[in-house]
Amino acid sequence: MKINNKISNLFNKSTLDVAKNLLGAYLVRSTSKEKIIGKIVETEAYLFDDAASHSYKGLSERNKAMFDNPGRAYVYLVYGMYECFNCTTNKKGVGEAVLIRALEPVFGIEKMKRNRRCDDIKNLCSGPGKLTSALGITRKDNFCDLTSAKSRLRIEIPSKKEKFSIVKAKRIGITKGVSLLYRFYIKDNQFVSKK
DNA sequence: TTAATGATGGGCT
DNA sequence: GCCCATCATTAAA
Repeated sequence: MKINNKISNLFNKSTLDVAKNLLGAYLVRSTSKEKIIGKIVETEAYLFDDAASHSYKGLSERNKAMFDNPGRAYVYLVYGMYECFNCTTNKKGVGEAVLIRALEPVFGIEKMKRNRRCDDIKNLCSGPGKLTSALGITRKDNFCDLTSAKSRLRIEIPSKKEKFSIVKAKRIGITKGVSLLYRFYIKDNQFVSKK
């Protein structure tokens, strides 16, 4: 797998474009001991003027990573038990991000199974709280630079481009902005959280 | 098969 | 005190 040297240009675009362009990219967790990789198959966009977005009411202690440079991690705790992983987008100060909702397990699958205490490969990363558990992503990864090859958590673009259709749909688990089609997933991929 | 529910804690009013 | 960008378990059908 080759790193695209234009990775830094992946995130400084409109958030809806980034949400689509992240499909097919690889999320890589690497430490000295282990490497875990998943292919991004489902995303959701959260915009600054979007009532469902954490940034809607402006900067706060929790959401300040959303206002940082594009290409950073924004990780938060939801429902008291699960971490959600986002990539920051657009420009510094705007306050937008893309939630990663599902991965297709690619590498380190045995480690994912232990982390999740689950044997069913289709259940390992098919949800935002599941994939962070599978990869060991926590709020300690907040602000992590996803564009650096040295980071413990990063995004990589495969050198050969994969062909797939993108489905546009309503977001899941929100009570505001429910009609917006800000969720994207790879058509017919069996690892998305929900059709 | 789908639907309802409990777990659990931080953010915000 | 209420509201969550969720998930596993249990119950119902």
